[in-house]
Amino acid sequence: MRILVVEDNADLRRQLAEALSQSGYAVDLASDGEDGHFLGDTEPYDAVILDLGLPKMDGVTVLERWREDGRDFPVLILTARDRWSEKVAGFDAGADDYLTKPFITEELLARLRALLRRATGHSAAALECGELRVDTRSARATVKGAPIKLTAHEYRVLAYLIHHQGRVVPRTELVEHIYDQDFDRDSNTIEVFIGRLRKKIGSDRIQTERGLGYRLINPEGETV
Amino acid sequence: MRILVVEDNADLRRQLAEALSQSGYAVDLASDGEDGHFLGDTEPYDAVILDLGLPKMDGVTVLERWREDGRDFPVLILTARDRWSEKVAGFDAGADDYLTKPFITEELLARLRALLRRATGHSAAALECGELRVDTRSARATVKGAPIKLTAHEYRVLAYLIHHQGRVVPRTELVEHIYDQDFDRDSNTIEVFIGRLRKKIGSDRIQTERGLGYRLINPEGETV
DNA sequence: TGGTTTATTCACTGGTTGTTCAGTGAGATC
DNA sequence: GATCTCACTGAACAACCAGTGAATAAACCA
Repeated sequence: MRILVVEDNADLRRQLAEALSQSGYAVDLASDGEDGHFLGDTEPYDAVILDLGLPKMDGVTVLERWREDGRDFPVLILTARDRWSEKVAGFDAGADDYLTKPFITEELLARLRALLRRATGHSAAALECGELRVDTRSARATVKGAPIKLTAHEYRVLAYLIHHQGRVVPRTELVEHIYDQDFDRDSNTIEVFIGRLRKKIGSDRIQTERGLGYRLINPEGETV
Repeated sequence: MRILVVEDNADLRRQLAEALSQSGYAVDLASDGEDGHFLGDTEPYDAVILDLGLPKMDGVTVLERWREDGRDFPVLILTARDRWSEKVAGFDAGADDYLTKPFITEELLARLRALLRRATGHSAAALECGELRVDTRSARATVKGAPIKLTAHEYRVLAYLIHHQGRVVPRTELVEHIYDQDFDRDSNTIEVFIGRLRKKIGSDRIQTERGLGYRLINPEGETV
């Protein structure tokens, strides 16, 4: 975890650097707004601790510019002032947390942990199998980057298969996961969906294991 | 956005409920730890405001149990006590923010906005999707800079969608996050709102994924 | 209170999708 | 190689789902 500290007070800066590196973070330091802004724009930080009263460029301005540039690391604002309207302005400029000086180092570390924990909890859930890709967030599938149009049930079948790619998935298992409960056992809807899927994603991707079920494979290259 | 407030003081509870619903949130209330824990475990909240000193079950315990159960909504802890060691304990139990009473409502709302946008993976205060812009602070929306007039519920639908832009949002999810408890499930109000929103922001922005839900997209240029 | 805005319900339409069915093809078994 | 079973396919049908306008109910404001 790499942290940027932008703080003009030399004592406080040193104190923060020490506390943070003792806690196992990699720390970069900046002493004015311009330096801080430049570092934040060019280096990949996991979080930033930002003072508001800074030489050369104000903290809120620094923050706003970062957000405009699409920098999305969590920012903890640090300030001597306690007026709530300023806090509100800081938050709405894109800050994630706020701490007023003087503060206890333990609390700063605790807030930082909370920020980092929250920020890392976001991973796009895209499943891949060779050229085939299923994004479960947006419920979309692509083959070689080209989006393919799937109906709701087709998507569910494909999503389940790609979750269990390489494995033989019995038809009954497929049925159980796609329909809520009581579903007419002897019906061939699944076969129809498989057929339609094969037309859309390429017929060599879904193998039939006669008497067992279906398997999604990666035609060229080994599947996991 | 649906918020749970767990607070034993009736006055404060009422005050919070009012401030939150005026800001466009759906609000559920609990007055003790057990009730609060149960609600948080069963309903899909976007954030929770949690008092620490609660009857029947302590706030920290409630929070710990939620986290054990895998509930990951952001939690803002509220407490009369100001001792930092308790704050640290709260954070390490899984809190995302902390506010000591007495507090200014404005600050609470600002912190809540920061939590919500971070929880959905955004860093900037104003949420954008192409030419569409939603300012969660003032609860207003603009298209190409021109303000559009939205009713309270239209705004809620749009705000939820833009928080989750690019993703398919099932209608049931929309319902659960826009209304508080007890709402008639099988009604087509959501469809009506979607229809009205489309008229106001342009019909190509909200896609229907038949059988799955709705998705807010950026017509030109791809969203994540 | 009365009038206006907003939310919800209802009924109806058109289109999409899920399902069924029957015929055909391919594998397996002996 | 004959037979039986299982899987695939195309077409047809039925069910479902979403969109719409208008009517009613509820909430809000003056």
